[in-house]
Amino acid sequence: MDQRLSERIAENIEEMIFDGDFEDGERLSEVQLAEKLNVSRTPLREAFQRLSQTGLVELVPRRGAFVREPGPIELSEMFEVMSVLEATCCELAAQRISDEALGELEEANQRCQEAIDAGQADAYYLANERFHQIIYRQSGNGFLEKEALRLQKRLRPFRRIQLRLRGRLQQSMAEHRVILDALGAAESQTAAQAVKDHVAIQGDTFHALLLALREKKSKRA
Amino acid sequence: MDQRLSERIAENIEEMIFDGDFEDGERLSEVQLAEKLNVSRTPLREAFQRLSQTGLVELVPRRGAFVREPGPIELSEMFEVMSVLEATCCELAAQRISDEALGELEEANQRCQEAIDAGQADAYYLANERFHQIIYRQSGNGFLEKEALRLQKRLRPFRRIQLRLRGRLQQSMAEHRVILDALGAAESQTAAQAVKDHVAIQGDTFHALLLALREKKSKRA
DNA sequence: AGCGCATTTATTGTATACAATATAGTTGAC
DNA sequence: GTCAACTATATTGTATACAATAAATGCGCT
Repeated sequence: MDQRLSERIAENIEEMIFDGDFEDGERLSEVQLAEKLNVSRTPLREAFQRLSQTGLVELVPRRGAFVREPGPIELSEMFEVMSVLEATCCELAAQRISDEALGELEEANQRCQEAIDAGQADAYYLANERFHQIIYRQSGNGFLEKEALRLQKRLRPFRRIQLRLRGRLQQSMAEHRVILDALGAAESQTAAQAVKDHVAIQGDTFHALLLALREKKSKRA
Repeated sequence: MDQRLSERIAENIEEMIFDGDFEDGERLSEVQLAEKLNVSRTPLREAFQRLSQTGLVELVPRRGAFVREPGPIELSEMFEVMSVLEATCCELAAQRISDEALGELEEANQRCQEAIDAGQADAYYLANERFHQIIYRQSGNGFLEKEALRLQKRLRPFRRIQLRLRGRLQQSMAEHRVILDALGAAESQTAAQAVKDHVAIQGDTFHALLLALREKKSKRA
């Protein structure tokens, strides 16, 4: 009864992929999935079309939909683009950020620290996303914001696992501090570079990514 | 019989939108379009899902699909992002471009000049796209290349109309020359900045964009 | 006449039925 | 015994049928 059924299905499958419920390259049987999700093939196929645009599944004519996990190379490429988008957001934000938004940033950053102190990985993860999202918003460029959010979402599962790296959290907090100070001082170039490095480092750590991929695999039980 | 039917339909509608066949905000009747394209509603709706991801149409639950033309503000935002992506491509390309690719760039540029001399707007348009696409490719970042191509395609109709601006073509050629020289000298920062300005200028000329939008409208008969 | 409500109509959302094709299994020949 | 071709089966692609909801129209009331 809801048009968003296909959207909900898409998000559902997305989550399943992120959770590692499927093998890379695995074929998603329409009848099987439709039965599992209690829907007919029609909205399911519409969801596939969405997912194919996102790049999460590949649609092969007459063969079906195949899940498409990015390999380490593609992942580092994506992080490189992410770092550029975020740096641009930051550069623009530095020139126009409001005191109110700066306060929100400080608050989000504080939440990050609290989460670390409490050892709550998920809470840190959420607060960190919020921190970055405030910067996207403050860029003042709505299209840029949307694109950044899109990539952030796509890279979510990989950032998540990477946070477990030893010492990464405290290092990340130090980087946040640099970003915050540069934004407060309206030093756009400094702020942009700080964000760029902050994000790019995640894509540069190949070993961690490979490890992450392997963990995802093993999680599949 | 081809799975790509929904893809073909999507491209078809895309072209119609680019050609200005629809009013901004116009509802796309499923039955009407299905009849016009000689297909059933099923693959048509799948095409809608694709187009909604691209941002060309907005899907409102229980209401239908509405064409969504970007206004001048969103357009300038998109061009701003495009300039960043292209600049990144160029910066990366400067560090690793092959002599062969440099030759191709020179050739594409020459085609641009020939098209101008012959007064062939379409030929220039194609050669210019090729020029930029070579740079995307030479970035060595496949994901970045895909994203750049995506935005290039989305902005195509607006660049096209803008090329008619008096003196823009010769100015564009001069900018190409700067880019080429910087790439050849492996001066990545110079090259990147040149591309950034080269692209950004298209988004900065508000008057031209508004004019472009109006021309699209009037073209609709 | 204008407004509000009910009924009708049109349109979208979903499921099922049918068609076409790819895959797998089986049989036969070499 | 292996390979190839044919048949059977399963799966995708498309169309149509049905259900649910929103828009439109007409009627009655104030």
